[in-house]
Amino acid sequence: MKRVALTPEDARLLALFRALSNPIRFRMVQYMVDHPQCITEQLAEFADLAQSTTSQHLAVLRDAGLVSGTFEGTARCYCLETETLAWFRDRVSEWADRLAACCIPGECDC
Amino acid sequence: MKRVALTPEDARLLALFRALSNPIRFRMVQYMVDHPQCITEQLAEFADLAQSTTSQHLAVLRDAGLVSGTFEGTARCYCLETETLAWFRDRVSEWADRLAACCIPGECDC
DNA sequence: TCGTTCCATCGTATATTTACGATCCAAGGA
DNA sequence: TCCTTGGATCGTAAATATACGATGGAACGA
Repeated sequence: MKRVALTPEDARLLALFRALSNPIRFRMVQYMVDHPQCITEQLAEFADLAQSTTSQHLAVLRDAGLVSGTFEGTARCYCLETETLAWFRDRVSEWADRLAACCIPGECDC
Repeated sequence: MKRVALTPEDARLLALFRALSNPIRFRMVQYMVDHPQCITEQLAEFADLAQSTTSQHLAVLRDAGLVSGTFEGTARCYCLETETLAWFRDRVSEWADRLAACCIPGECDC
C-alpha cells in the first residue's frame, strides 16, 4: 500500500465516510433530511454548539459535497445534496453486491 | 441536541461510518472484498504497517461488525460480514430515499 | 518441555480533531 | 453613514486517533 494514492472516486467516498463519522455531523444530516432548508443558526441551536463550531462542521459537510449552502441575504440556507446521497448509496451498494458475489454466507469457510 | 442519545440503530450506523472514515481501514475493506480470507500478517503487509497497528485497525473493524475474525490455529482469518454490509446499504438507501421524497431536485428553492 | 508463530495489549509519542471566544467581513436596514 | 445580523476564519486548548516497539499469551511442532 506504500505511496499508492486513492482514485478520485475512492477519495470522494472516503470523504463522505469521514464527514459522517462525527456524531454532530451525523445528526445534522439526519436533521436536514426532515428540515429541507435551514440556516446555520438553526443548526447551531439544534446541535447546541457555538456558531463558529457549527460553521466548521458545515464546512466539512460542504467540502464533502453532502450539503449545498446558498446565500440568502445575510444568512446561508443549507440543503442536503440529493445527487451526492444517491451516488453514495450506489457506491455502498456496489460494495455489498461485490461482496455478496464473492463470499456467499455459510459457504465462506472462515 | 443536549443530552440526547442516539438510538442503538443510529449508533451502529455511526460506528460503521467511523470505522470506514480512516484511509487505512477503508482500503483494508476494499482489499478484503477481493480477498475473502486473509490473516492479519497479510493485511499488515498490504497496509505497510506494524503488526500492532494493523491489529488495532482490525479491532475497530471487528467492533463495528464489519469483519469477522475466526481463529485458525495460531492465526486469525478475517472475512467481511456480508450481512452488516447489506444492512449498511439498506440504511444509506433509506436516507437517500427519504431525502429524494422530501426535496425534489430543482424544486427545492435553496 | 522448549521454541516458534501469530496475534492482542500496553505504554507512549505525535498528529489530528474538535471546541471555544475573539475577530473580521458582507449584506441589509435605519 | 452607522448599526445590526449572520457567517467565516483565526488562534489555541483539550480530547481523540494513530503509530510504534515492547511485552504477553495461546496454539502448535520438535
